Amino acid sequence: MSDDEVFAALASPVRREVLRILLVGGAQPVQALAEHFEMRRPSLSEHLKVLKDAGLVSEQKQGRFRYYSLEAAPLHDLTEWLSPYEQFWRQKLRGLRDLLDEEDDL
Amino acid sequence: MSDDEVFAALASPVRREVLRILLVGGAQPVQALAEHFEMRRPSLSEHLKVLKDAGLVSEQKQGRFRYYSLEAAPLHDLTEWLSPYEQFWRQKLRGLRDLLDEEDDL
DNA sequence: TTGACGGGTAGGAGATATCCTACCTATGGT
DNA sequence: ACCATAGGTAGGATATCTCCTACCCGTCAA
Repeated sequence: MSDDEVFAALASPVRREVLRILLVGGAQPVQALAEHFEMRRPSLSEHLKVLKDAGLVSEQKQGRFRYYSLEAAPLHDLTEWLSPYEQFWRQKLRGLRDLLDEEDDL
Repeated sequence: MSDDEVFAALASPVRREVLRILLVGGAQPVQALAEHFEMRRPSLSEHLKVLKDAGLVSEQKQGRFRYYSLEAAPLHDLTEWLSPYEQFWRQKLRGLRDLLDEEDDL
C-alpha cells in the first residue's frame, strides 16, 4: 500500500510479468499464472503475496480457486509520483528545442 | 539503462530521495548530497553508482568535485511502461461512473 | 467419507543488498 | 613539494530476497 512497498514489488521482473499477464489476460487462479514461469508454485505464491501487500493485486476466492486480479490504483499513484519528473523532462525538451531554433537562426 | 536496472534502482528509498533532491536542488557534488542522509559517504557513493548505471543520474567532473545531476529519460520510459495500466485504470473509472449513472436513474 | 486437487505457510540454502571501515587516487591550496 | 580534501574501491558483516521441499488446510467429486 505504501510507495515503498509498491516500488519494492515492482523491482522484480517476475512480479512485473505477473501484472502484465493479469492486464492482458484478466483475473486468473494461481496455477494458470504459474504456467508462465519456470518456478515452483509456492515461490509464485510468495510473489503474489508481495503484490497483494503492495495493493497491486487482489484475491477473489471461488471454491478451491483463488482468482488474482490487477488493481491499478497504486500504479496510478506511481504516475503521480512521476509527474514532477515529467515536468523536468519537458523542460529539457523545451530547452533542446530552443537550442535547435537558435541554430536555425544562424 | 534497462527497465530492470531502473526499477531496481527505484526500489530503494534512499535512491528515490537522491532523485528528489537533485530534482529540486539541481546538480550537486557527493558531499552535499550526503548531508541529507545518515549514512557514510562511501555507502552513498554506491547508491549513486546504481543510479548512474540505471541512467537516472549523470556525473560531471569539475576539479575534485563530481557533480551529479538528474537524468529524466529513464523515468520518461517508465511512464510509457505505465501507460497500458493507466488505460486499465481509466476503464475502471468509466465503469464506476456508468454504475453511478445507473443508480441515478433509479 | 475419503481421496485428489488448489493453494498457502514453514524453514532452510544460497545469492544479493546495504551498510560499515580501511585504503587508494586525484586535485587544489600553501 | 606537501598536505588536505573529494570521492571511488575493496572486503567484510549482517540482513533481506528468492528459490526450494515438505507440509498443512479447505473444497470438490466419487
